[in-house]
Amino acid sequence: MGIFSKTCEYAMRAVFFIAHKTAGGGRVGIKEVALGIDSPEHFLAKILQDLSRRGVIQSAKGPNGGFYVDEVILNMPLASIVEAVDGSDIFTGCGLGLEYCSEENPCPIHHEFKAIRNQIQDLLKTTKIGGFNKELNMGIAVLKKQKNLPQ
Amino acid sequence: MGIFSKTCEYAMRAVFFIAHKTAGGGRVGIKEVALGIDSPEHFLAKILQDLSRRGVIQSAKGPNGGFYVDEVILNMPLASIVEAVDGSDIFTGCGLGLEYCSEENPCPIHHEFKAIRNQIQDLLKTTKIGGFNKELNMGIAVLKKQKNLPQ
DNA sequence: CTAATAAAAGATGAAAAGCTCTTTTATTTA
DNA sequence: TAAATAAAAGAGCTTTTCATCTTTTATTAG
Repeated sequence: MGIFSKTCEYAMRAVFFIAHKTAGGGRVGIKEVALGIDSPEHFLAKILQDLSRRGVIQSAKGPNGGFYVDEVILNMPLASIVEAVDGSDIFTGCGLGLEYCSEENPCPIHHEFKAIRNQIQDLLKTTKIGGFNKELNMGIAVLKKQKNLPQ
Repeated sequence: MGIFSKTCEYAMRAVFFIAHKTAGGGRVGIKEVALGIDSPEHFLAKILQDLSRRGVIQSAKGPNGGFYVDEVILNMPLASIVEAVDGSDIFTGCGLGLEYCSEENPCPIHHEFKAIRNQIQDLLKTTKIGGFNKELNMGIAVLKKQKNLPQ
């Protein structure tokens, strides 16, 4: 796996997709999201239910229902998604997995690793969920596994 | 989990420990390594067997046997351990898990994420396996989960 | 108020990661 | 050459992650 869990990767791509589709109003259904980010529908449904419970996206049942975001969510940082799915270990954890690694009690790569952690934190906290809508509209950013998949 | 798999965290700590103990000659047994880095012995044995097969550490059977490293290994980069255990995804993978993410076909966080990946790569390629022996000897760096565990 | 819609919830299953225990093989030294 | 030592290999178990399918609940439009 990469830096984030697969579940978290799906979550980020889905939230970007939902933000992109519903920033101007409306809702988008799970089928369309799954198709739009090229992910397994039922698995993604579970992830989105969880994100909805945690307030990272919004949802409505019934006809015309679906997932959507409001202005508040558009301005939330990417970190909200990552924390909801993977927890905050990525912001605070030791590179060698030592629970008690700290400034006073550092692991060998503590200081170098802290710099990396901080950079990740910076990316996740300063980037807003709604920050990619322009690129996505213009088609110069992509959310699917492969380029030029149908739909 | 963190940036690296748990297996990889054990591997790095174990190799640091072995490097520290055997840089001046001699071998160190699996029991001592497991105790020294506070890890499950039998599981660590599997990891070290694999690292040995891949040339990241050396081993000898029988009395006075154990794991050890030579000068060549002491000068190998941390990246050798990470690649042997987790593969090279961490150096090249997309932040959102997209297989075809690239400069021409970027995911939304492609450029920011590339900077992070490069910093990780820089840490892992410029840091040498034997680079922590002084700190470890002086006791100002630590490899155990908790401070002040016996042995 | 009923039928259709769409998310929520529940139950279950497959695969990978993490971990343990036992047996075998190689080496050494006495 | 026999006994002791220590890694290597094999088999199997547990937990977590990833994934699917089915049923239920809420909402809305007609």
